[in-house]
Amino acid sequence: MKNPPDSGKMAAFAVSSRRTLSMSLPHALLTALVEHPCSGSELAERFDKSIGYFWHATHQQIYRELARLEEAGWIEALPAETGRGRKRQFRLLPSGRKELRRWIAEQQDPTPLRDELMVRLRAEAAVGPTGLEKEIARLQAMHQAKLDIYQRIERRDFIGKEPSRERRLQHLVLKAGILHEELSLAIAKEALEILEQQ
Amino acid sequence: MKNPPDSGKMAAFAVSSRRTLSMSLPHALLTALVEHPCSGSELAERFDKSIGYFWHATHQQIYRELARLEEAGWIEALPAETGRGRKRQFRLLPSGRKELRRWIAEQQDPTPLRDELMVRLRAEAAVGPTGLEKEIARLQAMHQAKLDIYQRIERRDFIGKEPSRERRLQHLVLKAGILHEELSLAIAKEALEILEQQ
DNA sequence: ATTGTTTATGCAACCAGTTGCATAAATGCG
DNA sequence: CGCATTTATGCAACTGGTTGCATAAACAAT
Repeated sequence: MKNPPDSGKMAAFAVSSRRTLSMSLPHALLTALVEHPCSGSELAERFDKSIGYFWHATHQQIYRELARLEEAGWIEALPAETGRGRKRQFRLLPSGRKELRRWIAEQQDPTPLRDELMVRLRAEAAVGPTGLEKEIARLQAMHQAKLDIYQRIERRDFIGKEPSRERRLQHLVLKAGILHEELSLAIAKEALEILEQQ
Repeated sequence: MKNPPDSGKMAAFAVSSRRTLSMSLPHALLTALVEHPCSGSELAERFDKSIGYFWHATHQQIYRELARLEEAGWIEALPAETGRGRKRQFRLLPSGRKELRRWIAEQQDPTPLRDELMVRLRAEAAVGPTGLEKEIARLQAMHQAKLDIYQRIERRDFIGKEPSRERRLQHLVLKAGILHEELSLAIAKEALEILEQQ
């Protein structure tokens, strides 16, 4: 060990220990807070709806990250309206909005895919058969359920509405979710055809 | 804190501290070792080719995991052929093969998606424009390059070959990779259309 | 042969994300 | 009222994955 651990790197952000390069969760939270102030639990809920199509987060991650965003001066807590178990609302500060704009066009390679089913299919090809069909049918049902939800949201929020730039972008993100689920369903269907034909 | 940390849980696997529930990397490695013995560096290479369409791993992860698999008695090191920097080959043991078969049909929910670009698009919708187009064009080129590689592999290994059960499953996994890249390209294309139309 | 590069292995430290649990306020019920 | 349940917040510990660096053997060039 020649250098002290992690030398360099955090000089610019000594206090908050913010990492320089992209990391989605904080920015996903900032995005959610653009529209209106929100508490941790409300954010957790919204994450299961809109941004959550493509970025999952548990309530633990959200609370921890909110604390960091507050420390960094990007959001602030509103005077505690005493709701369920002392609920704290947070609102986006101008510096947070600025940080979000900076981050958006930053360079960042796509996250490599992680699909366990594909690993299982290759393993099944090598040492099967093992009865993988039942599990695939279960996954198929889950994807179908998600697809149904997305399509209901699409009909409710996007079909027949005036297509502003903002709405078109939001719709695109939802369509990406829909197409992804449809792709998963198609793969599952073909996998079942191969496996059941023994 | 009522209990000592992590009580229970590892009773069944005291020595190896193996977790009970699914986790792809070890099984992806076992799958790769089914075909023939391999050293860490060879596995790292193969991961960038076949299984790697859907499960990425750095050489560090691979070496650490090989050590665990050896400790668990699922693989063994062959007598060190002294090649480049004392290369160690590993081969799958019968217990490893058994473990792999056990794991394949295990129940496991799909990994939630993580696509940073979708977060960026929603942020762009809220606080844009920010000049995201250039970055999307860069991603588009990366997806196209990957697609080209996959299609070359498809022509070389699958087109016009006799379709055994094993080959059909392997082909399906490759097709999933191809369709995924095509989907990413289509999304990027539509995003550019929206953004460039200001 | 010495020196620099490439291939192979690996340690140590770090960070993101997960899990299990704790606490506390509000609500609903008998 | 008292007691269980639900909603909201949060700590602590763990684990998978990443990063930076170290070491060592083989190879290449001069």
